[in-house]
Amino acid sequence: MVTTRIEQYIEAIHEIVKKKGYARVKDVSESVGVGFSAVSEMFSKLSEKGYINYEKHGWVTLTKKGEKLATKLSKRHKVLRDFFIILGIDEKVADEDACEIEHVVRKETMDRLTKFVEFVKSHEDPLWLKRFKEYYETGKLPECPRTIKKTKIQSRNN
Amino acid sequence: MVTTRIEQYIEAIHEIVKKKGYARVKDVSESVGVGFSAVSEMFSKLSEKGYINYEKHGWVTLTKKGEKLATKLSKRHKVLRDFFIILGIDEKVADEDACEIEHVVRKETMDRLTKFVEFVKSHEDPLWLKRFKEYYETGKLPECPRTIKKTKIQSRNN
DNA sequence: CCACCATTTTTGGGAAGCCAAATAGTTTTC
DNA sequence: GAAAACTATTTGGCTTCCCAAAAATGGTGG
Repeated sequence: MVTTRIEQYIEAIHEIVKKKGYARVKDVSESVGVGFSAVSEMFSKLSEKGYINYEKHGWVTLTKKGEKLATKLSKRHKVLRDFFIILGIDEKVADEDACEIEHVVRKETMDRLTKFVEFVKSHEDPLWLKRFKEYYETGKLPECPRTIKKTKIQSRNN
Repeated sequence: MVTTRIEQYIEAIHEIVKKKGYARVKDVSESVGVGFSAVSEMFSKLSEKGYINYEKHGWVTLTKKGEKLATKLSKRHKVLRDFFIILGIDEKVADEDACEIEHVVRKETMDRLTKFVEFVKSHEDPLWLKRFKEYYETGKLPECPRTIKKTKIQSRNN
């Protein structure tokens, strides 16, 4: 079973290795926010499950299997984060929520969301999104341009 | 601490009470997918925490506090589900994902998402959404109507 | 009214994670 | 090259949630 917790450790290791070339108990302890003993135990478990290269007192790196999982999570994180930012959510909150959701969301949903983010990003500053943000701020629904006349829009704006 | 598990039990009780007027160990056991003993223990805990009205061997209902939590979760569930369905995700998957995400997502994110769903629903069949679905199916980005001429759109469609 | 059956609770024990303290292994310093 | 300082592992024990089996409860038919 790949628990959320296992995924969180894998992500932490991935980030640390990206920066330093290897991860150690102390690094992961700080990153995940648990004590050394918890990390040490988890290293044994992750090693048994084939996610990390680990020998006692040694430097830790991800195996191919660990790398694959880390890459998947990283992609999910980015898409979720980008999506939330598109909606206008604060970056910090977007990040935190992405961090949680990436572990529970189904592949099918991620596929849609990925395409959605691509779609939105391919148009710079879409009108409908501007309208949504206006709605979010003011609570007022801008009328749909397809159902109203130009003069009406202008009179509303003046 | 309100764990995900506690929330899942509360939701199950809420649904059952809505149908039968009260919930019993057996009902919740089936709904949550755990044995009787787990439910019985959880009933004690939920009662201690003030979420349910419970006496041994009796009918269970939610307290005001439990009701409030259940209502929050139910609203979140609906918004998440609706949002996923808007994106074109299968109803069953939308439901499953909503079930997971509702326990971990932050209030701020839910507020945005709620408004977003309202926004989309207030326009029937928005053009941009039709374009997204086209993009999802075909992988082709329809050009933005603001940057191209009408004749160009027509010629593309013929 | 009482025995039976369904339901619920209790009991004993397990897995996953965590911590603090004790121990052990490295590295650095002098 | 040994003591000191740092880092990692082990150990014992905790919490939350679970299960299976045993014990208790309560409603119902005879």
